[in-house]
Amino acid sequence: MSVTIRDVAQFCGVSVSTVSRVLNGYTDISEETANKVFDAIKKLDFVPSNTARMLSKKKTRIIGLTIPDIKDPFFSENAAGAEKLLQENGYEIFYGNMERSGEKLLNFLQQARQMRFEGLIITPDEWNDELLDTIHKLSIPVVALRRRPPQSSGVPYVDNDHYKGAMEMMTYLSDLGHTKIAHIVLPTGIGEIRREAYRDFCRIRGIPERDIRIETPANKLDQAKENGYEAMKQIHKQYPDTTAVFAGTDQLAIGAMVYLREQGLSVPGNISIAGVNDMDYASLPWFDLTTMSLNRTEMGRAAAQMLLDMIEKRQTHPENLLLDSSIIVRGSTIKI
Amino acid sequence: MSVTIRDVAQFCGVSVSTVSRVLNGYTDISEETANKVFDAIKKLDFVPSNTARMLSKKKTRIIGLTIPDIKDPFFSENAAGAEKLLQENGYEIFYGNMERSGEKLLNFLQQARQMRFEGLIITPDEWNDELLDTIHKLSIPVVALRRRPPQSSGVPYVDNDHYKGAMEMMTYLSDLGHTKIAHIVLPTGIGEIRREAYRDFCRIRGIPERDIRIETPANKLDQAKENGYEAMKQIHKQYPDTTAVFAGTDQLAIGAMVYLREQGLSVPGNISIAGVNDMDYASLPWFDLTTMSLNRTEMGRAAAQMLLDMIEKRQTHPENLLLDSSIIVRGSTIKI
DNA sequence: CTGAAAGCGCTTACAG
DNA sequence: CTGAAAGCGCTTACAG
Repeated sequence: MSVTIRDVAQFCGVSVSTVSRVLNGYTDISEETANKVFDAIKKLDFVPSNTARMLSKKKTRIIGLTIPDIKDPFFSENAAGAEKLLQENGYEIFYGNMERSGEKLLNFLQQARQMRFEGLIITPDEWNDELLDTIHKLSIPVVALRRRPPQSSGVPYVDNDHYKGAMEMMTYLSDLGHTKIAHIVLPTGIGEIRREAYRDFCRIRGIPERDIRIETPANKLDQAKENGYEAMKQIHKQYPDTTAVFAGTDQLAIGAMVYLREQGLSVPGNISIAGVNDMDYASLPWFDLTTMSLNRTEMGRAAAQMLLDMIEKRQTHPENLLLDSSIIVRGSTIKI
Repeated sequence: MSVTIRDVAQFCGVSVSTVSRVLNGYTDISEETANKVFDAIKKLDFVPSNTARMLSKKKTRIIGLTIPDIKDPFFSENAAGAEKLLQENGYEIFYGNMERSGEKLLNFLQQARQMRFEGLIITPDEWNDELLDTIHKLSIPVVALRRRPPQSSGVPYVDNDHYKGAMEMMTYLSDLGHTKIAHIVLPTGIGEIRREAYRDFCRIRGIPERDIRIETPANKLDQAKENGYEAMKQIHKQYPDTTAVFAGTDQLAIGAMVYLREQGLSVPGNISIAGVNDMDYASLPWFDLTTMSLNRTEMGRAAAQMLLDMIEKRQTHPENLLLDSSIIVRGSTIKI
């Protein structure tokens, strides 16, 4: 069907090895031969088969990158950061859409073996034994991104320092003079870390703890909106003197705002609200939401760098990385 | 390094061909042998190399799918629809992030050749000769998704029927009693189609044409917001008696709302606004935006189906497909 | 500077 | 029901 290296060789009367050498940029080749070969490649419109090359080189230069949920608005930034660095280093990325399913992840890992990926960046929602087992069997470098595997697993990770970030946000609110600060918990592992920071902060400062957790997993805006709404309602009922709310995400914050709007309460007039994520709509004048930026592109890049170190420098146990976030102050929070 | 089919064969004392046969589910194999082989596979933890298999089969079962912009919130739905159908049919998807760059697309097509993809679903922002040329050289089935290639190219496409959709929206607004309807043009090919429908509608009904086009390409909310804002300002200045605005997208509609809010004008009290896309935030009570749903998952699926027909049924010239959209009526539009 | 040969890990007619 | 052999399209020591 398509043109092979043998066709090129025959066309210019040299051996297949010679063509292969010019293809791979070897320098010990007479200019004349090289030019003949290049011409032939052009004329025959020859494109070498990666499949064949992979097989003989026993290298695929493919990295698998897991997408937790293809609708996740953050994965894109992570991916962009990772992709850039990886491509600069000659690797291609094979994306796998997990749709929040552990089974799909297992399938992807299986695929990674079949396709002989050389490394993996994954973002699993849960770390069970089967997953960890499969990862070990893979025997290729794996880095966790935005998730923290159990210490014992030996899988290194890159994540934001959610604890520190939450502490900073609480400090910011507290510095504004707020002492009755409620917290809407994001019902995920990350959310739990933020809640811990929240609680620690309250204890240290001796201010009351008012954290509300609504159970539904809430990734999409409409679900999170409901959760934020319900949480805000509870806060309003149970702790009517609350002056500030630290919501686990912008989505939850917006949900809370929906409730307050319904009640005729103003933000920040009656209550200050802060979120996390810096969603694109957070800056709209209706919300003007104080929030945190998570530097996701940088995270993706850092994960890719870690993986490259593991692959190329054979560094088997790189240190986990926790990146800083930064507060973005807008109008939804004011001094009390 | 890793265990090969030869190891498995030796382990159970049969030939490589036999192992290969059980691997491929041939039935003319004694149960005993088959079981021996399966056991060995388990014990040795053997996973066949896809690379080798691809090479000998001369089939990769890989479909390339282009992501126009990894931050594009729609691609995800398209992709989800395509991925599902393709995987059901035994194909894997290789995603390529184009970042709105024509050069990257060309690179991806090159990669597609090297990797011997068997089909391609692409969403290019522009159809130039170089692109079309490259596509033809590829000599594998290609389907355009959400973009319409020139007739002469012979590349079939799947898209929404933007013309019809815009007509329906205009009809809806008109049926509400509006006769002074402005249009904010989305500055892309799709936007031009909507504008055409808008103009045709105005002419047919004999109502004035008031379309405003702001040049900046506006994919992200913050850019589109600016554009919508500016366009609304112009509309307000030039056509102060306008009672309804049909914005080319929800993002533009929100931008328009920002302007109106600034001017102390109410939606829909002073002016009705409709968008297109049904973004997740369109339903928030601050906007409560009437809009159109574009059935993107279905589109992705349809594109995949078309591609499968081309690959497997050797149908070289499938008919282009235009899918319907549906209006979602909310509170931002009212009778006049 | 170049070629012949073996090999990468599979699949698949071809025999038996 | 099973094996030996050739082939997929490259790469890479090994000679010369």
